[in-house]
Amino acid sequence: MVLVARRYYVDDISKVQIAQDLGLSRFKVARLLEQARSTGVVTITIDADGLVDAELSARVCRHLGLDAAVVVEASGDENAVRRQVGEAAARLLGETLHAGEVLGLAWGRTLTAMSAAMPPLPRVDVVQLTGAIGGDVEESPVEIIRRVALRSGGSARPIFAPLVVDDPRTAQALRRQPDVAAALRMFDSVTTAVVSVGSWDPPNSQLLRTISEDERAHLLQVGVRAEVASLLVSDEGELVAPDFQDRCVTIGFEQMRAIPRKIAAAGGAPKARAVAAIVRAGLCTELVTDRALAEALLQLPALASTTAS
Amino acid sequence: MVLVARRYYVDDISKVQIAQDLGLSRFKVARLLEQARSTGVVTITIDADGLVDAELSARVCRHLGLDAAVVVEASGDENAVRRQVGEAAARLLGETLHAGEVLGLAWGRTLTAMSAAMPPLPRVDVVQLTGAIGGDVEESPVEIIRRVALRSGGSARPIFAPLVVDDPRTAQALRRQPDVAAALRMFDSVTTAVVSVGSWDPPNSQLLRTISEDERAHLLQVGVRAEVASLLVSDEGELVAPDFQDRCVTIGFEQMRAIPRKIAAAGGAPKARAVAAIVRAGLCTELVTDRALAEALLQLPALASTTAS
DNA sequence: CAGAGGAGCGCTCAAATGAGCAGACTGCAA
DNA sequence: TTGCAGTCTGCTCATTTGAGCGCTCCTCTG
Repeated sequence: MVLVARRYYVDDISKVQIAQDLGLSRFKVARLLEQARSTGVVTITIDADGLVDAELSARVCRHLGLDAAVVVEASGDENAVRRQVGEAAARLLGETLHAGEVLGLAWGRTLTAMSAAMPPLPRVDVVQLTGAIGGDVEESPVEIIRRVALRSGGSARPIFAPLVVDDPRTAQALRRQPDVAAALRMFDSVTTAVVSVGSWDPPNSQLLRTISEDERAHLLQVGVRAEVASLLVSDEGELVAPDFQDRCVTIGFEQMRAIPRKIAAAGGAPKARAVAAIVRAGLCTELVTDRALAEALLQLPALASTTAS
Repeated sequence: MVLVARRYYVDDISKVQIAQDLGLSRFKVARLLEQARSTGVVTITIDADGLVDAELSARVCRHLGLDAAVVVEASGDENAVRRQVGEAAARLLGETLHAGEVLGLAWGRTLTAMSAAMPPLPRVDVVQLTGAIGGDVEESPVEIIRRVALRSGGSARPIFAPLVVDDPRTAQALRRQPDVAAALRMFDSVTTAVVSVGSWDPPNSQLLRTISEDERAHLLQVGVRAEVASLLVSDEGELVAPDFQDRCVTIGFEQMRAIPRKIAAAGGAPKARAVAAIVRAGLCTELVTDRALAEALLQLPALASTTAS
């Protein structure tokens, strides 16, 4: 039975042929195969993960008024979803990036996944869009930059400074550091940025871990819905809490808006409002996401006239 | 593509039908399915584990001159093999045991696996063939007895005494304990025994852990190859180190030989010589094993004239 | 702009396959 | 032994499927 199953399903030999080879009737072979499937000896699994749903992608793209959208299937826990979305973003970069571009990268677990799955890229320079955060070296923004630059063969411009500091003066001093300043100067020439999206309500942002309970409550009250490269944005798509920005080593709001191509990578339905907010804010022109988030987005009011395009 | 794959492989709908339903040509459907298989969206796995190889079983049976043999496929690590062999032994008992029999059980990780997979049995009484051993309660002989008796609805006769003690007197005293003595008296009426096989060379026996380095070396020198229910047997199939038996609370050699049906459950090629030894010793009339051990056994000289039967 | 090259599509025809059926065999009881 | 029920086997016939071919459309290049 196993032999027959192997020949039929693995070697793709016809039942007639197998029957001849083994001296059985083709009916016997057919029945053995039926039995093999019904007893679980042969299992057929359909795994859609990582596949792009072109139709859904197009709908999300229209709904949010984006330049492009990629919606992939992803099942499993948060980590599995992040990995799928990250891989899709990596593929997207590999297919669309041109040599000579300047690639700006933020940070986040989705982008870590992306950097891990990055295919060889055309020669581009890579610059870190924010200061560093988080304890784990493997997940730091610097590591993301490093890995992507490795794949592209271009230069890597990391920022060895914390993302958030306690007071504006320290931040300003950091920005004047030669290495940091060099990175900041590159921001105006960034042609493509990839960012992940932090949601503040519901709370799902790595940034939240570095902020005190009091400040968090305050910021929420001011209307922070989403965060991209530590830029805090309200539902209306406006930058809120500019004083918080002053304490960050990061790209500026208008500077970010000016980047021609801004790819957001995010998965999971809870981030829907956050994604809508950053699109409205003009901080995202393309989206890489999973089915769950895509469908949640379609439930929200459209951000562009659906008649367009 | 996923939709098509699901309909075809899961719902067993013909390509023609799918094509009609979705408004595609049947060729398009066929190509989508090809693509689905080549891209890994559809995976077909063949898992032979647990299946009986009747032909190999018959050969082993003849080769060793047994009454019966069951050879199952088993892949994976030692634990997976033990589980498969244990399940096969459990199935065998379920199919062949008659109501009113007395079932004697030894101990071992394979038998623990067997007890865990035991199907409902005809009403039989279960008796422990050896004293208890090992620290883990879940793996103790008493637990094996308990679970099997639970499945059969008959009585369980455990032996609450250590398998090996330091001197013959203690062993003798233990054997006189009323509860222990009651179990020992049942040995003569055991109709079916199930044992696992310990190998001493190569060393692979749980019993070895309870024995001092010195004693182990001594016993190996005397020619111990295998162990069944703490009966030590040489390659020639003879009981060795009878003084060791005196220190054990266990069934006797001749008593064991007298049991009409003795099923050994063991897996893994390294135990081949041990199994051959206990068959030669007349301590095993049926064998449940995996392909690896079966094939290793066939490499050894035959124990019965192959012309017989 | 013309033409080469390649990918995708659907057709024909022959081969492969499944459904249903009738005969053969086995086990069991009378 | 006979008869019965259940299972297994291989048949016929209609349907499904795959191989190979030519067509069309698209893209790239000179």
